[in-house]
Amino acid sequence: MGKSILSKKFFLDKANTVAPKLLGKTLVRKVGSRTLYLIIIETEAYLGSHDLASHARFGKTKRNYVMFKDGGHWYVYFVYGMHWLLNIVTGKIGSPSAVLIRGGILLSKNSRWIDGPGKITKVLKINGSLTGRPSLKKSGLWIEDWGIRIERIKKSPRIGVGYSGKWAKKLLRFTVKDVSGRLKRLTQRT
DNA sequence: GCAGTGATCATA
DNA sequence: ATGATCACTGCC
Repeated sequence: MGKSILSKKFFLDKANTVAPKLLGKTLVRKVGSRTLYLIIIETEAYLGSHDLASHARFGKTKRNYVMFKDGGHWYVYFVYGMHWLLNIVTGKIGSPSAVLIRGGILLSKNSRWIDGPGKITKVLKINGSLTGRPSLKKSGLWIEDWGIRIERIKKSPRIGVGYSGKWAKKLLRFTVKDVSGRLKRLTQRT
């Protein structure tokens, strides 16, 4: 079973298709001489300008212009005066959609569960300098497929979008069931 | 439960 | 220029 980098094609689909497919994929972050690995276990899809929970609802702005690019670019933005949030743009050029990466398992000799999008960027040392860059090795941040199979995926409403009316209720948050079991196995592997 | 923190967007 | 809001976190 090889470890292949996800190609641009993977991200050209709709955000609600890409988001569950990202579960079990590995986010790879190279910073200096260190390489960090995070198995993605929680994502959310943001669909387009009609999605009233999405930044795309404002049309194209200085912040969100990256969402209008074709799939496979990073969209990183700053919220609440403190936190960077990491998204991967999805879809064809001009369709402003993206997937927010919200949770994962950080691999180390004591692998741990990182639950929350602001914590992910903190541990992986990600900030706005990556926004607009492609998901490729040369960017220092990319996604690989290690052949990890996710059998059971839970769908639930997205977090923190209560202002968006009916869009707050849509099941666009995707999580891996039995995360603690996976964590245990990954920890024992070392 | 809610304070912290500052960019962003709407309004003007 | 101003003010409300925010795809959050950590501590009460």
